[in-house]
Amino acid sequence: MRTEIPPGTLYMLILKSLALLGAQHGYGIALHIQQVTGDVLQVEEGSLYPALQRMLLKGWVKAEWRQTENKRRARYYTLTPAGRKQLVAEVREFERAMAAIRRVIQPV
Amino acid sequence: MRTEIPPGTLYMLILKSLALLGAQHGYGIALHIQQVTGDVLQVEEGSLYPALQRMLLKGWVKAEWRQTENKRRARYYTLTPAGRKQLVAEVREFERAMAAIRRVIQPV
DNA sequence: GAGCTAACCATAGTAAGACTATGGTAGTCT
DNA sequence: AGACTACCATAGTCTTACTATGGTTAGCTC
Repeated sequence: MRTEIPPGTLYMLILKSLALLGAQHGYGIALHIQQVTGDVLQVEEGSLYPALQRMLLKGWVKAEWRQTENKRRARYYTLTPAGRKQLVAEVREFERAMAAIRRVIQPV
Repeated sequence: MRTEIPPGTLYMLILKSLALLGAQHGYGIALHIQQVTGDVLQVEEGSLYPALQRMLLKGWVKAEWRQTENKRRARYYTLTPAGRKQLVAEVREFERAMAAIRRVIQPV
């Protein structure tokens, strides 16, 4: 049983994946998220590629067409400095929000 | 500096508030969330009331017009059994998703 | 070489949800 | 009278994650 990506967290997941993996193509990012979470989170292609486009526009990543090891053409994404800053900000905001939510739902 | 309600968590916050407070009106729910989180989370009225309407339709809560202590008219919401089940399910799904996300963003 | 699968990319269209903006009623206090 | 607080509600906007769809190409099997 898998879980949909919680709205508002996709950018953070992608940014963190790129921070870890370095230059990586969309498919690789999706695989990484799926594997790390043990198939709990699965990013659909229809979510991922539009998100990457938006991130390009925002200047958080840059892209470059290259060959994969399998000789396929793929678009490799890399974090920009703005993307790194965004990642830090998103994680901080996320932790802050989660701590607050926990204060509400913690009382059994 | 306040944080917007993370999308997808509002139902859970409302359900939990009602579980704690018993019958309560919208304004009281909003106040409770704001106070418990130390003003980190603030539910806007334009989010809260539509959410309550949807929850009525889903059968998670029932509503009743009553007088407040201040002699104002207010709509008091109460959890239904379906609402209690929904709360449990939402909390479980939330924890599951958060654990997965943490697995992605944890690696420093 | 035909057909299949996996590895890749992309867009259009839909639905959901949280917001801003707006507007209303009715007590209480000055 | 006016202002403020306590309450409710809706319309409209924006963002985002999804489904559905469609495409290309490498490598494998038959």
